Amino acid sequence: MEEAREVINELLVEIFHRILAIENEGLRQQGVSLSMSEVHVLEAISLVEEPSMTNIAQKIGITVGSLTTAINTLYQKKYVTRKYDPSDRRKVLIALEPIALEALQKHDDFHQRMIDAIFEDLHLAEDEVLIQSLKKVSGYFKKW
Amino acid sequence: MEEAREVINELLVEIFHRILAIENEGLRQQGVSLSMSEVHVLEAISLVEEPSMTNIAQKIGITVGSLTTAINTLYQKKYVTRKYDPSDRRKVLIALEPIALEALQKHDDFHQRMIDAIFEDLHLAEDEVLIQSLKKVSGYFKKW
DNA sequence: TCAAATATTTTGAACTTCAAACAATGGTAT
DNA sequence: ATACCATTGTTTGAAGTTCAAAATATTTGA
Repeated sequence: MEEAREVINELLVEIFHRILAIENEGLRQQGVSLSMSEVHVLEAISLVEEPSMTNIAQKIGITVGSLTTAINTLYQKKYVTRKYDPSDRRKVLIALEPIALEALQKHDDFHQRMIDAIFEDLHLAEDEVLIQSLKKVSGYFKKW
Repeated sequence: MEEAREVINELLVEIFHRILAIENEGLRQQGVSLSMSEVHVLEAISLVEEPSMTNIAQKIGITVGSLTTAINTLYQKKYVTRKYDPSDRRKVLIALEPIALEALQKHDDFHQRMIDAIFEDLHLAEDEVLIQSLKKVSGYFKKW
């Protein structure tokens, strides 16, 4: 049990930082001139049901004010457009431009390759215990 | 196999951000007036064999210039001291003050409690497959 | 209608980081 | 020794991220 704790702690502390760096690197290599946080915003826009500022900000976990500045630069870079919700004109709905979809696709591909590499290189077992445990941990943090 | 990939991808994408937020929150609650990045610097100092600027920066993955500014504020806050290596006066060796050790202890305690909660709440098995797999993934990213 | 609630933007500040320029010390080759 | 290059750190200027608080616009409900 002690060992399992140590390993998980290590994952939490060190590996996550490493992964962020890897992701940033991956973006640069693919000629995507966006930061990880910007990609994160685009990702949230594509995932959220109704892409209003509040919904997107909540999905990411930042304030709406912070999101506004992020969207401002993404708008300048032509990655997103704004329009007002006709049924509630207080709301601003964000839409992804084609170039944004391309960037997301590239990012997804990178992720896929990274995960493929992990599985191939490590010969990870298709083990029920592993999968179930990871699902538990994942679900746990989602609801924290 | 497909499911395992999805779960790992999810861990990488979403949970990571959540954990960072949780850690920041944990610090505030314990009355530690340091940011996560500052704690990260202190952690690196305590872990690295020879706490020179270059070694610490490398451990964290930032430039030495960035580390200098971080150390400047930690020095002002009395968390660290600087001294020159007598055998190579180009080197600056950083030492932790008692208050820094306290802060690290609090942070470790928080981590421990978080991990305890995970194990208790999720009834994670002390399973060899899980532990070995996590160790593999952890080691894999360390060397990426 | 008018006040309260909701949605977003603006502004000012703090923090993190980098790259490039600069300074000092150490090592090496002639 | 001297000259030069490499190593180690610091400073500086700029960019990016984030927040809180104030301001603006719209909707809703009494």
